[in-house]
Amino acid sequence: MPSDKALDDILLGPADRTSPCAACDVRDVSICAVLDPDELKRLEKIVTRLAVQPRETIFCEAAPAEYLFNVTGGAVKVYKLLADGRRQITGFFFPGDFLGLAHLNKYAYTAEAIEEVRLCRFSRRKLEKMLEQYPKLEKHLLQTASNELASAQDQMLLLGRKTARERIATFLLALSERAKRHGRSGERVNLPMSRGDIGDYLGLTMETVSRTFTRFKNDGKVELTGARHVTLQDRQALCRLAGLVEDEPVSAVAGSL
Amino acid sequence: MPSDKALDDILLGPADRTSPCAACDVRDVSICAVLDPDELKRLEKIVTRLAVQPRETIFCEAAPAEYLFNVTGGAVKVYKLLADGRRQITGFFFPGDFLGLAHLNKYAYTAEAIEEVRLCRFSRRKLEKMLEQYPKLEKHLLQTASNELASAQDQMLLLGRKTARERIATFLLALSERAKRHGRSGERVNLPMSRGDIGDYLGLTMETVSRTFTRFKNDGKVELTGARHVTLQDRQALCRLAGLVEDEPVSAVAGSL
DNA sequence: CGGGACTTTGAGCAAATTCAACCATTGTGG
DNA sequence: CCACAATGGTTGAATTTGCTCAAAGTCCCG
Repeated sequence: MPSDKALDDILLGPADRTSPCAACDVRDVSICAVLDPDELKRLEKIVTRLAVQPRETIFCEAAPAEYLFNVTGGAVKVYKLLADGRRQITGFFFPGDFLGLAHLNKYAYTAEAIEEVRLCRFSRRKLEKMLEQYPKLEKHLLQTASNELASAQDQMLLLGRKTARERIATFLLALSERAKRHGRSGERVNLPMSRGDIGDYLGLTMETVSRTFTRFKNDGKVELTGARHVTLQDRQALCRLAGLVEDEPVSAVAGSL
Repeated sequence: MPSDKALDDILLGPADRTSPCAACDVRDVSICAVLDPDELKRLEKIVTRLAVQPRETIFCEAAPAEYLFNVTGGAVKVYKLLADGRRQITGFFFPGDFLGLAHLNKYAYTAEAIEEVRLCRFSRRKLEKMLEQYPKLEKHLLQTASNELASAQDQMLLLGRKTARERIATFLLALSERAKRHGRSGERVNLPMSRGDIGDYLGLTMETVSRTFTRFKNDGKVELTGARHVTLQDRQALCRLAGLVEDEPVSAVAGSL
């Protein structure tokens, strides 16, 4: 959803302009999907739309978790750090994803914009009040948490037991699945994040990521058209490597990836 | 809570016997803690108590998630497998832990008893009905999921970025914290699981686990009294290795570990 | 164009794995 | 009650995968 007032005037009729959420382009994949128009209006009252520039942090690990976010544009990485700077990216968040699930009122990780990011921001306190009146919302939150948990467990299997090639294959297929779910091709996959980010997500170094990409290219499994763009050429081989019987699962719904 | 009727007669007065949950020794750390006596009575009506022998599976990954469980005795390991048998244990569950969170109505992992395990089993269908009437319960379920998520993210950092020694140190401290929370010493730590299980949990081989234990012993960090029992001797050194500033966190509440 | 950030490639290295043998503990049957 | 088989744990040597350090190459963008 563009937060730009002028843009709203161009894109929306006057009726819709009173309800920007109703016209949000990620509405049907986001948490708002479960709300009816009346409820949506209440939600709008407590929402702030904002933009974050690349490399800016959205919130920091261990800070009081005052806000929750809905990503409406751009890509976000979330990570945890060790004292000496080693970093583990625990997820990437894209439009439609819900961000900011906390533990004991502290953020469990730092969130940082990769590209220019657009967000809907909710006060946790106010949202919690709404939760009491709309159990649907609470149920959906539980759903979101359970999705995130499922992908976290897949990721543990990847980090603990898969080889570098298996990790990269799994990663590319997950991105491809996500692109498909959002109506994009599924063969052409965009990589908004750097090689270093991919490494920190998969528990590898950027060098290993790079080498594995070139190896896949030489094997005819993928085509690399610029560093931030991959075309899957032998999906079946990638599935076999990733440990998927056939195409489907990877991480069925959003959450992280 | 013993499910044995005769044992109940011995241990409990007639008033308590009508409400075994009220006398459950993990009641105050488990999901039941949020229920008042009346609600507890309703819960009891839909609960089945059962015992599972070591190495028996409680449920299987990808099977329809018909039941939820509360562990009341013994230790459970939950894991995911790759086609060639590589295994990642995603968590250990102990008395008081809630087991069986599912994704898309399928279990996300296989659960297997390590020792003899005692469980309270709920039908998911019936519990969901109760959920609608007791929002407290739903809130607590969300809490449980969020705890599990937080430890899953800690585990990703461990699996992706920590060395073998750091992993083992983190593991021992987490077990120690749990023992403390349950009123046990915190220095003497019990290891109901095998070296292989520890390896599959930490993304290592059993040989590396074993070598690291002996190295810790030689360094005076721990004492090994029998394979399934460790005494922490230099907690500060272990904390430093684990990447903890001081003693506390690791994984603040249950969920897994 | 030129400069900076990111990516790729190469060579040597190291942590953890693999494979194999040995040891300890436990429980069972002779 | 002891011998011995079975299971799980430890130790060693060789190997390997992925890492580190270093240099060269690319791609944006102003």
